[in-house]
Amino acid sequence: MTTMGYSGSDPSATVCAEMIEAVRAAEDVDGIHRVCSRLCREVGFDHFIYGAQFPVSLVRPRIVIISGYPAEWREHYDASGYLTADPTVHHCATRSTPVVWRDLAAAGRRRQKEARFWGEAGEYGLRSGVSFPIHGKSGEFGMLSLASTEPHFKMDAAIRRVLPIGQLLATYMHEASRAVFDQECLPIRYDGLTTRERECLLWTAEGKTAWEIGNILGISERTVVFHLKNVTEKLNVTNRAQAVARAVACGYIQPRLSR
Amino acid sequence: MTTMGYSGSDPSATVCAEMIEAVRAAEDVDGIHRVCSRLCREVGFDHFIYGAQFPVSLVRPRIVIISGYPAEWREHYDASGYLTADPTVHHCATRSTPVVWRDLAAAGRRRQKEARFWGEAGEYGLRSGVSFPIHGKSGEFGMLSLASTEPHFKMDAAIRRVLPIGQLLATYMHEASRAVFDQECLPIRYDGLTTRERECLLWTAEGKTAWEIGNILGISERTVVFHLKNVTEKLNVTNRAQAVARAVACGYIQPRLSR
DNA sequence: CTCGTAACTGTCAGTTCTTGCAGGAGACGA
DNA sequence: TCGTCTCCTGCAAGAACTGACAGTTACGAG
Repeated sequence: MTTMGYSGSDPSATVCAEMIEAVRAAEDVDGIHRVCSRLCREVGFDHFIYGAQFPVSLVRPRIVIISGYPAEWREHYDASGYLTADPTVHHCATRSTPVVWRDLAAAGRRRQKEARFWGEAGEYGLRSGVSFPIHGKSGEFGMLSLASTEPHFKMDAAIRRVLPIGQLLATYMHEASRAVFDQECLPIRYDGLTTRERECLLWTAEGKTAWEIGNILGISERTVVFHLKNVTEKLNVTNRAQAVARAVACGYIQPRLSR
Repeated sequence: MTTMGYSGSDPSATVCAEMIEAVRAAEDVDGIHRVCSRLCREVGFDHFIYGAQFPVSLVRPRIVIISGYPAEWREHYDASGYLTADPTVHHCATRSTPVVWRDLAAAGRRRQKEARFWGEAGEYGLRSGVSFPIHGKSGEFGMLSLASTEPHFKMDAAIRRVLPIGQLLATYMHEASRAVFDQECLPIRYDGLTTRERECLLWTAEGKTAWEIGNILGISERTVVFHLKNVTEKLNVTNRAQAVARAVACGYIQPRLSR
């Protein structure tokens, strides 16, 4: 096989490039919605939905939904508390690979709530589809789903074809929605910690006491306390546990592969 | 445009399906290496490298490297401390979208260390390429890079073509390496926390004291302490800060979209 | 009905954290 | 040279956490 095996007219490459440009250019939620809506049609699906949660607060994370799903289904979904039963959400929350609904439906046939979930989804016009997970560096989590009113066996080829481009597009959608989102809550994303502060915080996250950290870093316990006090002020939190939670969730401390 | 715009002989779809099967079937690091090596050749690149870090410990994360890079370059890379200067690592650590090296090289032309980095990479046979980031739910972070000895302008088309399949494959590689990795340190990934324990931990991560959490949950301060004590034992950590760090890093507390 | 588990509550002693106060040394840019 | 920033240090009081002992209640599985 040669490098040129792919060359010539590969239609998906063109569509792909166009879509990426479109998503990149989108400046607000509506823009993303339009692009995704178009993609959905062009690759032969009927509905799409993109959802993401940003761990601004661990107890009340910020949720973003860009929906091309039937409104009635979404209402029913929420009312039935399907978020915790939906196997596509479970898959996407725990893995990084896309998942074809057919595979999940087959595996979950025996669980009652799950079986009912698939049955009712079908009644609302969601009979087959595929979901793409996206995880971000700050622990934010999103997923893009494409659905069809056609049954599984009719969509097989379309789903296989959409796998690569779908996953790629999901990453761009995620970045786009993050950019839009970041405009709203930038202050929380700034750390501005000094090296020493980050070191102290890191060892705190490892369960060390101030005294122990002092020994490790060769400074006095008092100085460690001083640095950690500055950390809690900079991150605008009330104690070390919350500082650690925020720093880990936002990726401030995760030994620096980045600059 | 119709759904069938893609149908017929789309060579990348076939390659894609084959590769995914191969990665899925890979049972160890060598297996992943073989598959990736083959992909690399088939899509017209000369070198590949996959790296991932698993936040088992925040201070000393576990690093996994599956390398198809020239050994000399890797040695020089480590010796020069390029991990912190490498703009591809920086991009992948902070974003979810793939990045074409040409774009980064253009942006970083003015920074000294970065300019030297690109120059030396070229001398070792890495003149153009593309990198795909993968983030996982537990904060683990990986990246797959494909590189060529050819200059940017000659690889343009190949890079554009490999974008979708590369990103998809990166997710499967990540899952595969995670599966291999999980075999080694499964105990740390098990939480087994009860609902109440997770609730208490969650509020702790929000900076609440035991007394406050007791008020929030309508139970006594003593009971909260009791639950948190159980949490530190189950997670095998020494205090609440470390429990929070581990729970956030491993995704135990991030209000449950999952079951 | 027994067993295991989750959830809940109490007291007490010792350790650690949090927050005030006050101050010094060195690096760096305006 | 001055101001700012980072890093460092001491003391002290009160709040919060940790660990150990000793229980009760509720519920489902076997």
